[in-house]
Amino acid sequence: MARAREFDTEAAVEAAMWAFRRTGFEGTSIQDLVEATGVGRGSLYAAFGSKEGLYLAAVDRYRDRYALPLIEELRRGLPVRDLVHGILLDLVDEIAADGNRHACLMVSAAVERAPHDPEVRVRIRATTASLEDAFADLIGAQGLSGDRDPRDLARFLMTTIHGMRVMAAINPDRAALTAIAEVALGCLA
Amino acid sequence: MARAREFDTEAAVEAAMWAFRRTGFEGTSIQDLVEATGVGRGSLYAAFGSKEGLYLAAVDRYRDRYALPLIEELRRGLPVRDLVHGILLDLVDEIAADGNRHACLMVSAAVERAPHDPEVRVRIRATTASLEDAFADLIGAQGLSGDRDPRDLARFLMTTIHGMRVMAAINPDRAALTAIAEVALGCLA
DNA sequence: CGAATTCTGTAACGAACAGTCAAGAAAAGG
DNA sequence: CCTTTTCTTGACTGTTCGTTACAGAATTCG
Repeated sequence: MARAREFDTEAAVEAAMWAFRRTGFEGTSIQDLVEATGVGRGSLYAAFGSKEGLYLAAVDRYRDRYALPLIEELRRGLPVRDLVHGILLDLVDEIAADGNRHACLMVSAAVERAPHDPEVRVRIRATTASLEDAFADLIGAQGLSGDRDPRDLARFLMTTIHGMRVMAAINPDRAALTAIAEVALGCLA
Repeated sequence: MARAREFDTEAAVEAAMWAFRRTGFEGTSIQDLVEATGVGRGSLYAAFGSKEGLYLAAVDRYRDRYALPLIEELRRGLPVRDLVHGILLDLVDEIAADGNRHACLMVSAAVERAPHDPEVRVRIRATTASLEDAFADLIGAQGLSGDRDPRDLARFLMTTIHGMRVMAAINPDRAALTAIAEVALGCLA
């Protein structure tokens, strides 16, 4: 009924996500976001309301595009050890491939924004909980938890994943990260 | 030969450390630091040169006051499992005690600043490496690594510690963190 | 008691900040 | 074609940013 939006909303959010991931919420200015997305200031505010609104959209996109597919893969019910092994090594590959020094948006948001922004907190908690659930269900279903609660093992895996992101930010060393993944995997029964 | 400094430098750096830890480097303004330290703008610049200078002093203080004592404790050569168990549970206590939602300055600096500031990077790397060394030496000396390289186990422990800080930022739940610590401890032979 | 030196407090700097707004451009319905 | 509605653009708001400059206070040495 009126003029159509000229920019691709998803592409803009994707670009914003990378910008936020690289320089954090406070470290990324509106001007940075205008340049990263190629969308004008006014349009950005019309579409997302505020800097926080765009940040939340970026966090949601991270969940939809990176966390949910992982959960889907876990729901396929393949052998846990192989699955986790693959997930951790893929993580190492991703980190080592582009010499990436930046933690993922999830870790960055958890550390920088979750303590200050309830909206971010609830999103990060929900995503982490979903991943935990998927891990726990899988471990429980395959009886691989030994005498431990599958949920504790799932939380441990989440801790390892987050910890590896931090380690990568300090030093993105493929060999070291691979070895860490192997040790963690050894904790699964 | 001249007027003496009125403020306590160490106390100022300590206060700045807490401020940076709470709101990050970009999220903490000079005005915030003036209020947190009780030191005037001019004096702060005279003493530390710049915001980055004060941040580096805070990172150094974190190393001296929190990382080095930990390393000293590891050098005492007590049984590894008890030592690590104690360290992880102390960590949980610290997190749970004040319902702390903020990751330590080390994790915060690693995620937010290390990718952008070489000075921060070299400091964080050095501190992490020292802690790794201490863990590795201890594990190696007590022959507790099984068929693994003690250094890999040490890196894994650092990953767990960093990961627990992130998990705490998402949800500072004592029971969950305790369980995570127990699982990680199980990886030590 | 000066002279020299270093600190403190405040005012000010230009730049960058997040956010707003009005005017024009584009599309759809009548 | 003309109205209506939405989107785009870019100038603009007041505020806050990190940093500097400077005057005055305090301390030590001669």
